Amino acid sequence: MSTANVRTRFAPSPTGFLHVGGARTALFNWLYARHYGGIFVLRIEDTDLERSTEESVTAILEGLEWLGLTWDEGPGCGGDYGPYFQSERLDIYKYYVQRLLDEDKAYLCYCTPEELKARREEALAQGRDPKYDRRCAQLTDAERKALEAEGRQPVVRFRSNDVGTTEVNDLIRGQIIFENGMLDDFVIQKSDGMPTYNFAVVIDDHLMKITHVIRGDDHISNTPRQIQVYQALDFPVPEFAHLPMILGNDKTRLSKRHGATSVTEYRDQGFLPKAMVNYLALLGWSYSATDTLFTPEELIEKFSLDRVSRNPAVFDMKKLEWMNGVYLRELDPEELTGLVIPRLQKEGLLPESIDAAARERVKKIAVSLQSRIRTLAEFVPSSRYFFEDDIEYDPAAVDKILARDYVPDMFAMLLDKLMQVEPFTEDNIEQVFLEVQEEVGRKLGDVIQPVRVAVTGTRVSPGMYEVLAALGRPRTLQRLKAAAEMAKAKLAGKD
RNA sequence: GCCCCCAUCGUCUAGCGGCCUAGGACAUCGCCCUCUCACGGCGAAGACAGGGGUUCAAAUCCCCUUGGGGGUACCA
Repeated sequence: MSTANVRTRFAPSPTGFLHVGGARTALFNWLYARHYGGIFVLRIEDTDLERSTEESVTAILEGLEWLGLTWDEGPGCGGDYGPYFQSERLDIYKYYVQRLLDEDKAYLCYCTPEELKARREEALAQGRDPKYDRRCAQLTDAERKALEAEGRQPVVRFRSNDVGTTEVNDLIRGQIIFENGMLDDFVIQKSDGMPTYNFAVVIDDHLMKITHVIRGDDHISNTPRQIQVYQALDFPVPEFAHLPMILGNDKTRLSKRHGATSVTEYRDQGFLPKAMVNYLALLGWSYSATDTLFTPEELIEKFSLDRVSRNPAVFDMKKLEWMNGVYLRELDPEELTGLVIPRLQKEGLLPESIDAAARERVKKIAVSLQSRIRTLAEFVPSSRYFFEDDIEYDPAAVDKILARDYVPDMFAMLLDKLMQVEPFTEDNIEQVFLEVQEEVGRKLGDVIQPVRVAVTGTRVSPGMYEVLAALGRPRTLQRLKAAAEMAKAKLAGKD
């Protein structure tokens, strides 16, 4: 098939949040459509009444929007081939089910789930194939009446072709051949009148003129069934491309116990959509031997299915974090500041409304911390001491670094000089430190580290002069005084 | 059970018969930078699952085994 009028789709079932696996599938479909100037359709597969929820629909749309995976047809934007919720397309499925029934390509089956289950287990126990035994395939009208009189609600089964083979020409894996004898007469319409996945997906993909079905490789085995439905209905068969699965670090299917699996969780943890998209793209796709960083625009330009790998990929949080750090460092100060402020406010570290001066101060702090965080969420704990007066001291740092005998005198000297320096800027602060270092005759680190513990409570922070400048004189002096007392008390205790 | 997919460093991968004493990235380790931590720079360690073929030549092609994953639902 040509790539002239490419139409791809993402068809999630709204039974939870947008999973990273789903997001990756959506991304590949989106990239493929965008690359060829085609159409990306979003369709909601909500035929499972039990598990589908509206909140899930909202969450999925939110997730896609956050990632920037805009759709051309679907919920919220309509399109010529709607409706885009399967639950609103029931008449359409009914019509085609009836057509198959009329053509004797499908039939009513009155077996109950319990009966089927029992027979399946029995077959398995006897070493036989657990496929449906077709006992309802040739029912007479009278038999049907009797069954219905028992109060049985029939399902509709597809009369599958059981001779020969069905071939799937997968764009990623090549030709896959299935023996038709392996297929059984699967259900296409449930007893509640809803279509099943394997049926609805064919009807919709055909009616929505989908040219390329790009989905997870857990659908490979479903493909021959779907192809048979295409054939029974005389629909042209689209192209298929099955993506490798995304696994957890134990190589099993990625799930909650592997950590965050919903994209909104990643958003909340402070990952950037560009980083997420870049990382997801590399899960199963690569461009060259050396390139790994791609903007969405570059991905669109470079994406192709023939560079999609066939092996399953383990989701590597560490690499995602690294990549997020890369994008975080690329943010301009204004942007970073805007991202960080709401998080500080949420933690109560910043008032709801802030003036330009406060914003400027946050910007300085943000820039100081920019190369030291990998997610936006990390910003809050690493910047706390800038916003809170009751700082927490790392006891080990206090013991090892603050409680040194030269510290009280040195702090007194520092206090004296810092009180006078004007203005209280990085350069001037540096001068003070150099003078003090000279006077105490120690290494710079010996004067700075105690100060660091005194003002931040920890032995890790951005450069000391910038921290003090951002902290401001009053707070610096106050913390130095408090720490000097602390050091004295500790030293006295030691004697 | 049966069917299908997959198999290169710990992880993501490059490799599409000779360019491979297998390249890159994350992670790890070391060194440098340095007031700490990051960032950055340099370097190290680290893989073709096993066995048969085919070929002058195989990580690359074929078969088997093993391992992993998926399907076998009135879930999608």
